[in-house]
Amino acid sequence: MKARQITLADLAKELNVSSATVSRALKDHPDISLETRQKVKDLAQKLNYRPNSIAQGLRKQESKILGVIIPEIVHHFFSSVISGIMEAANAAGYRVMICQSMEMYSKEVEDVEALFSSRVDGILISLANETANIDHLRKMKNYGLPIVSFDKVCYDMKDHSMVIIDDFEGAYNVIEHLIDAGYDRIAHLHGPLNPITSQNRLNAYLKALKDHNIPKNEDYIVGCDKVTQQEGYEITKQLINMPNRPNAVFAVTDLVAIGAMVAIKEAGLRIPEDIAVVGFSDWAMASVVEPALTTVAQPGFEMGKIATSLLIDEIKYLHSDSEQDYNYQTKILKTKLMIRESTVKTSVLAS
Amino acid sequence: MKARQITLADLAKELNVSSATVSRALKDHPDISLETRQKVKDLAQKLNYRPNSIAQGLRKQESKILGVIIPEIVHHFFSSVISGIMEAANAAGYRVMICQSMEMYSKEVEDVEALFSSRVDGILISLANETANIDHLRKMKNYGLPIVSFDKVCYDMKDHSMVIIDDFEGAYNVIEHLIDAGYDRIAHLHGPLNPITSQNRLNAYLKALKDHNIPKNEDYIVGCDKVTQQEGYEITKQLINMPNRPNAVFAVTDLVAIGAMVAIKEAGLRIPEDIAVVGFSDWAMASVVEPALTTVAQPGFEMGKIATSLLIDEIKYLHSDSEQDYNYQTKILKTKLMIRESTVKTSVLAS
DNA sequence: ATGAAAGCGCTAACAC
DNA sequence: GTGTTAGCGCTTTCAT
Repeated sequence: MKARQITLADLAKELNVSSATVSRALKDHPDISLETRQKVKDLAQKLNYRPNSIAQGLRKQESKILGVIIPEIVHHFFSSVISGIMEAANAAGYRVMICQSMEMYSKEVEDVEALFSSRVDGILISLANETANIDHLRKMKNYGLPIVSFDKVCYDMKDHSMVIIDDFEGAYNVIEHLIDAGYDRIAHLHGPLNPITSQNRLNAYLKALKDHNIPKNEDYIVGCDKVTQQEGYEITKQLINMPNRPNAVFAVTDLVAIGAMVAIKEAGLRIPEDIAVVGFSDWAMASVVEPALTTVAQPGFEMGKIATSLLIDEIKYLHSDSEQDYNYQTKILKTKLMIRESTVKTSVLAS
Repeated sequence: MKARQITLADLAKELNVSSATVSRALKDHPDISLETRQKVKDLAQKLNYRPNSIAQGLRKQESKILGVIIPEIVHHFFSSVISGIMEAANAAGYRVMICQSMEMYSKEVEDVEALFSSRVDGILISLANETANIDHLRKMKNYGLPIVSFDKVCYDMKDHSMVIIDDFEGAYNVIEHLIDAGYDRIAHLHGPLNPITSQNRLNAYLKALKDHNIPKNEDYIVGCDKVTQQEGYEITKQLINMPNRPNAVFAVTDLVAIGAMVAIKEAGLRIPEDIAVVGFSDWAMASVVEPALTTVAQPGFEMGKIATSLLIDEIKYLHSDSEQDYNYQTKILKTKLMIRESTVKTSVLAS
């Protein structure tokens, strides 16, 4: 009972013209008479003709599909990035094929291969935490497949564009904000140092202290392996029991910060009067906890849009057999310090 | 400097066999001698051959791509669903192409057309709130494209499978839980009634009250149009000022519930001693607010997996020219009541 | 056990 | 202004 899909040939037969004519008419090719163009378009409309983009892809050697690989889609930041990617891609006539690496190197390799098999026109990737070796991506580049990385980027891949967030500046601003607010014993709960993001936040922390002549206290610097709320809770509990306990805690991410808040409140201390708390990421929950959490907002949506436009630029360049070398770019996006109650002693917030 | 993609013909030439032989060898076709098979596979491996799935798609008339349309990807529930979809799809050898309708009917129509143009093998869709008419989907079904809807489903589309959440039961359990806990003046902040989900929650609320002989109080039933935290806050503020104010608030979603909590605390009332609060959805923030919010968890990941396997079943059926009619199914998934501090007066929670 | 050839739907170079 | 033809990379029927 179901209709077969309509092809150019169907339209051609019906109108007694060649399928070449139909193809050109639908594209408003000036060679075709206005009358024919109209007849073709009318029939196409009537029969609900939709070009088979698989056939177009095979013929034109471009699929108009962008491949995306992210560590984990159920994540506010990454889903925002994807949203930005889709907006930019659709606006430029591309569709998006998404893969989750689940932070696993092996899955990432599989995904890259699958996307290549699907002959996507380019790949947008944020590396899995596990990924140390990027030969799988180099191989794709050798086959002429453009790659743009974002967030967890491929630092050691030459000849590719990337988009990152200025974690250093974001973290530096946090520490300056705390110092300005009068906090001088600032602890930092940092993340695993292989994703360079955590490393940058830690470096900024150290630099900001130094710039303000605050001596660093090794006891105040604690690593989180799992980056969970529970870990933030436990570490903070220990920090509180130190003889010279910190009066501020800067956590590598909001979830850890929330764990810290629980520990502080449980100990009968006040936030921010006794101890201030700052997170990183600005998840939805940050504005909802009590007190509302000061944190660093990362422009995920913008990151997705920018990465996509870099990729599409590169694709256009590849199709343009231009003589000059392509100008790969690295874009660094600014974060935004979201000052909320967890670091501001008076209850009056600037609006 | 970049390598051209390797084709079957390349392998064939190199080995002095036909591309038909290569194609069969790679698929372990028994006709081909073991020796040839091995030679072919070795070379394919060596040259890093990857089948061009666009060409395969054109030839076999199936793309091995599933299209997904959701209202909004930056959303815990929907991103969980997508995660489930990807897992099930990849396990069955399918890739996933995702579109966001942004809750707009016009975008949804565009997306459906684009997915059809991409010749996806099937569509998974959760309707936009705006969507009242589903002719765009019926058209696709007429072209033989299978469609499975989930969450915001197409109730009035015959001959299609769908996966929904038992909102009625989920909400009913909430009210029973509140009544058991001794609350008898229960307010309900419901959502817009066109997505049937809100309607079901409201109906369950009314039914549960009736079943427990609690008279309904129209003043306790208030609609949220925007379903925001702000709206929850404002409505609750008014509820609190009523002469006979409610002692429990059941909000249509966690965000609204959190708005309610803010209003209650601001009024100097205690949660749950003076007023209990319940949400719906179990977003990450629900367990992080204070007190932790009792809410209803929806199995998003599972929903994605189930919808996908229904779709793949249907695709298989279509390819199997079976005689009997396809058995369309409607799956109803159970929710889970997450009892937390916002409804339990003693601080001792069952673990 | 392998090859030749047709064709999926579309586009573009070339012909008239 | 329109038609003819070849071919993108692959699968598959039919030959041998």
